[in-house]
Amino acid sequence: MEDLDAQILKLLAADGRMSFTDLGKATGLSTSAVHQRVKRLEQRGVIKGYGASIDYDQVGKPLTAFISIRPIDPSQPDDSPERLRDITEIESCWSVAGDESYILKVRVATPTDLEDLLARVRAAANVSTRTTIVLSTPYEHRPTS
Amino acid sequence: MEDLDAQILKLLAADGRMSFTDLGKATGLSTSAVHQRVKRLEQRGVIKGYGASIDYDQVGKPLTAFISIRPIDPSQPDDSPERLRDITEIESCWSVAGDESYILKVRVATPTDLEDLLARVRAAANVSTRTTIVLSTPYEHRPTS
DNA sequence: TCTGAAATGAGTGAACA
DNA sequence: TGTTCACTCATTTCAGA
Repeated sequence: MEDLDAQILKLLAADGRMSFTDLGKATGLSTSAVHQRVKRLEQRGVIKGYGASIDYDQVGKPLTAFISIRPIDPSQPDDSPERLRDITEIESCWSVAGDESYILKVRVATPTDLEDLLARVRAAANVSTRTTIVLSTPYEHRPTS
Repeated sequence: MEDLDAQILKLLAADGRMSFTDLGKATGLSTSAVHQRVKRLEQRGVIKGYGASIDYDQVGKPLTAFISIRPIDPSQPDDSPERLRDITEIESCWSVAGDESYILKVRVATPTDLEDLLARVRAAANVSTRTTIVLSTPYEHRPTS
């Protein structure tokens, strides 16, 4: 990882739609040079993708929660992420060390929807759940230098 | 929230660099029409921004963790998010219901860096911490339909 | 790996339905 | 809100250093 690539990554993490022209101005490179570097970073998978961050309060999904799950039968192989992949309310899934095996981040419209979602998670992965409701999000997705 | 706006948001959440031309083809609108809608969604704050998602394993920050914090002195007003804002290793901060008051998502290079970070978090916000290490990330940042 | 030039394609704004 | 058109600017490729 070079210094120039690190600069480009930070700029793109902060503004994923920044143009190659502007990236060039910010880094002192020509448009073509940044273009080549960005394409290479994409091919190597250093840049995994681009996204828009949405205000879910404004689109009818104001309720965010973390669901920690733990297998009911620890003797079985744990393929929870695959079993849960089709549940579209799950935005992220992290495998973690500690009392629980995975943490899910989910987004729903209402408490009733959350109750329904929990039932589907338990049934699909044969797990017990512990849910933490998000009250507000002071900040999120900050570029970690 | 209209159907067309919802489509656009989903497409942009999945690919934040998709061109207005392609968005138009996908939604059946003209380039200008999507352009107008996207600008309006940005102005209203429905689209909060755009970002690149980085593979931090490849840029020397392979260690991700969740830190749950709780005030040591509950009689004091809790402005932890402001006190912690300048710690750049913190990628996200959620206010939550439950035993703890906030959950932080952090990214560092090594366990020693995590130890150091925990000390800084405790000192800056006068909190106790509970840390959960992320072992792997099966998926993350999925567009929640 | 970079630059600069040239071609293609996208972003942007105005006039209008 | 939508479309089309005309203009500007960005993206992409390539030759050369």
